[in-house]
Amino acid sequence: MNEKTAPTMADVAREAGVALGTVSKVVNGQAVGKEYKDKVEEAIARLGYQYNSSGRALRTDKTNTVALIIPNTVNPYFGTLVHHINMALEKRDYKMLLCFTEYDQNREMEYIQMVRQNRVDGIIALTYNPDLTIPEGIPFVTIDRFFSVSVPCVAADNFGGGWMAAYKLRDLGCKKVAFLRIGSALTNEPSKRKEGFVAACVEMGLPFEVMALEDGTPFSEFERFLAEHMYDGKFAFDGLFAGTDMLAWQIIQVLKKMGQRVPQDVQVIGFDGIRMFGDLEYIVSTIVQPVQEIAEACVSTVLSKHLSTVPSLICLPVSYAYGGTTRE
Amino acid sequence: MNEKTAPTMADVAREAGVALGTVSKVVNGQAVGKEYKDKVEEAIARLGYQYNSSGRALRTDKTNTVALIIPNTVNPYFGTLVHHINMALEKRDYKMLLCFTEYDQNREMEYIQMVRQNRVDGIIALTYNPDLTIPEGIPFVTIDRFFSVSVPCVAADNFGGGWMAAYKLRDLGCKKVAFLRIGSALTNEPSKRKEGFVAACVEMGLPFEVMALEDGTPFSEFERFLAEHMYDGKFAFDGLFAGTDMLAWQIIQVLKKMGQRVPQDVQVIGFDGIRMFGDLEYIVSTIVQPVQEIAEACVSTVLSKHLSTVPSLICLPVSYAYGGTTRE
DNA sequence: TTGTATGCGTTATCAG
DNA sequence: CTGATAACGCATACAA
Repeated sequence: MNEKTAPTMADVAREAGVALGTVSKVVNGQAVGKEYKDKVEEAIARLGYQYNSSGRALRTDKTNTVALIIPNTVNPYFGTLVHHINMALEKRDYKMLLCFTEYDQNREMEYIQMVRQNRVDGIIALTYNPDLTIPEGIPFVTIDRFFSVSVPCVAADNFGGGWMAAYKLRDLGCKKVAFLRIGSALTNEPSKRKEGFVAACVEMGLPFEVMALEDGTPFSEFERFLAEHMYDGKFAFDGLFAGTDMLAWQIIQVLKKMGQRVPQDVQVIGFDGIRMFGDLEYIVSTIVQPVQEIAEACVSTVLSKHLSTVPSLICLPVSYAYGGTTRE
Repeated sequence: MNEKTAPTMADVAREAGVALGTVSKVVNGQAVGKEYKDKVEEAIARLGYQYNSSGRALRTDKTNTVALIIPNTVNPYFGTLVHHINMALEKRDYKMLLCFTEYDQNREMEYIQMVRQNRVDGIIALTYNPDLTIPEGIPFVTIDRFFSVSVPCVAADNFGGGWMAAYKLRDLGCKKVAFLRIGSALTNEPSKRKEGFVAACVEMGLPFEVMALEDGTPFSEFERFLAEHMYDGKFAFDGLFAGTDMLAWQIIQVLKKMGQRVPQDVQVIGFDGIRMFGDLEYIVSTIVQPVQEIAEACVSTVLSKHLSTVPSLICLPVSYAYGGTTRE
């Protein structure tokens, strides 16, 4: 009869000689007479039955899907984040609906449509769009970006990380340091990296400078900044803290071109904890984000039954890792 | 009445004062009287209606979803692949169901269940599992892995890439070269990299050796191989071709530890085309895979109406890119 | 052309 | 504890 269409509960019921409702109960693990249960399970095995998630979703108004809105998966930090979030979701029998913004606000708008069409049970977003409209009635969690007290934000301890970087550089012998950053102007969580760094420098009485560029500023501005701080072939700083590992990496390329040795002449610490190929050495000395914990926190928060009782900021501890661009 | 539940077509129909079927037609872009169409679109806007994809899927038996089975998204090559595949799917209004195998065969089995539950319209798989059971009746496309003539395989021109690497090394002055590889024993597409390399070496009369390790062999085997080919501080090869960029990178670390300078003493070419942070410099000189074209080919193939008329092997051209580990 | 009615696969209610 | 039946939101065949 049904050659190409997958078997349904009705097929199973017929095959097992029981009622449709009984099959449903067995599938959903509800109490059912042992004899019936056996018959049903046998029929399921015989037919190779798999429940239809569309039917279930339609009926229960629950898709077991969470949308993840993130710039891309090309940047290795995002790649690992996506990976751990998907694993955390899968553990709970949830699926992930991946939405790449590519830093494009129009794309973000389209996605909130798509997300509503798919009736996702929750949204996890890592976005820099200052005026993203959050769809009502869907549990929403952000990463590294504070919206309001009603929207939980999961983030690494950025302030503590900046602090840690400053102390680390001092402990490693640096006498004059600088913080370099490129990023959106709005005060999001990552901007606390600077604040922590500055606070620690002030506390230690360590001379420092700050070079913060707006998003979109060409990288050559950094080159100019670095070049301007060269005096007779000697660089004004012996320690740098970059807002991200990527920036640290780029800065180091410039420093080398300028004849500076890393870490002998100038030590550099980044932020994120990127490893080569995801699991080899750290590409630079860095403050590493607890990606797996962040992923786990996002998922458990967005799926928590009572989102209102959840803290509005979940701050996870960071750690320092040696990556060849500091002494040690 | 309906406070928290999303508006349905019936709501729109009532609001617009038309019949349910008319709304459906408007939503699906079918011909409808202009007057009606306007009324419906107005009502849709007023209510903020978005179609329910579960309902549609249930009715049409089409989920507009394609499963992507891939080891992870932590390795940057996989990360870019996932990215481009999702973009190619999105362009066609398809969603992606991401399945990370983590190189675990049990996980793969679970996924084929999940994939059937979700009634995906197609599957794209990058897997090394030799006896993966392909679910019947679902369009299936593999990447870099030949199953049978009935399963289309999309791959870079691995043979040509190996060939190209050999010629490149010769042109750059190498006198004795070697191919290094670690990977699954089964003859998949990537193993053609060796064949192309060997064929070119033979053709050119260029002395060469091959060091191919089975999956799971500890990396230290390579170190041993390299160490064994050191004669009085001089390395036996002046050119190496590694099966992947990752292996090339690891090999280079070892070479440096052994006091060899790259590229002055020994030049190294990898395979894949990994860039730092996805879009900066290539991390090694490499044969780059056309990732975007591969993604596009996978998607258009898996969604093609007549899968039977599709070629069973789609081979995409590679190119050479300088990445600092060769002269030039 | 527009409206109506049916069924997709599932869960839940309710009567046996 | 089981079995029949309605309803979820949508697309479509068919009737008007």
